[in-house]
Amino acid sequence: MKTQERQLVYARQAEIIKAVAHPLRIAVMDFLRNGEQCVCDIAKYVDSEQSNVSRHLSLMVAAGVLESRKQGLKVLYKIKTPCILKCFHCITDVIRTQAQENQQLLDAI
Amino acid sequence: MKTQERQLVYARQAEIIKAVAHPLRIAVMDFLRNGEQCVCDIAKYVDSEQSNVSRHLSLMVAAGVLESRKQGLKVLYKIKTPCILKCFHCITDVIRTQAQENQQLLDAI
DNA sequence: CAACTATATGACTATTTACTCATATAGTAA
DNA sequence: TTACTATATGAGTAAATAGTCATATAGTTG
Repeated sequence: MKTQERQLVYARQAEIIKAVAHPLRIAVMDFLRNGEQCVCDIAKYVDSEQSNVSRHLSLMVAAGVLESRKQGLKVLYKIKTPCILKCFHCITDVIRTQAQENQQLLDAI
Repeated sequence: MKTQERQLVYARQAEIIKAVAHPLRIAVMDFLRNGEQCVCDIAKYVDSEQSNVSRHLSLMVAAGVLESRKQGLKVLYKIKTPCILKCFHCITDVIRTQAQENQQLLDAI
């Protein structure tokens, strides 16, 4: 792969990663793990203002991470490409590994 | 898991994800995939100013994604928890899936 | 020692992000 | 029709982020 091509890939990867690089948006991903939900229920789960949640959701749709459909008054959001969920397993692995290192350090004192 | 515990996890996950949610930092991770490198070589690879690269590297160390050691004049950086690299496979999967959908759309026109 | 190299950081600016409040819009129901 | 519900969005603010340039610091080499 050439330098320019690589940079294109890095940019697109960053777009997607940025779309989930926020506690509230991670909470959304976690909540949508089991299927689509409306904004009001998402807002309850993440415990934030409806307008704020709506903006975060729009951002995630723009990045291609979520998709939405209208059903009556409600708008239902769901994860567009569920393989992204594996990413969170990896991150959890990182946290677990680091926690274990910390534990070893603690034990050593 | 309780609400409060969940939010702690989301916050820590976000810290780590944010640390790689930037094209330059993704380039760094890609470059360090095969082992530790000094700042000057990283800067060449990512094609950015030394001072800027240094700041990005510090940020990644602070988030626990990289670690560094000094060797003579140079400071060598490496990936602290290589399991984070799997995350990029997942993201690439997402991009590939989305590209295939686009292709199907194109073909249908 | 002086000159040099590699890295980090202070100070600054520009941009982006997150959030809030108020309001607009679209659909529902009486 | 009016009242209501769910969502999106304009306008504004505060804070965080990314970048630059100049300079400080630490180690190396002659």
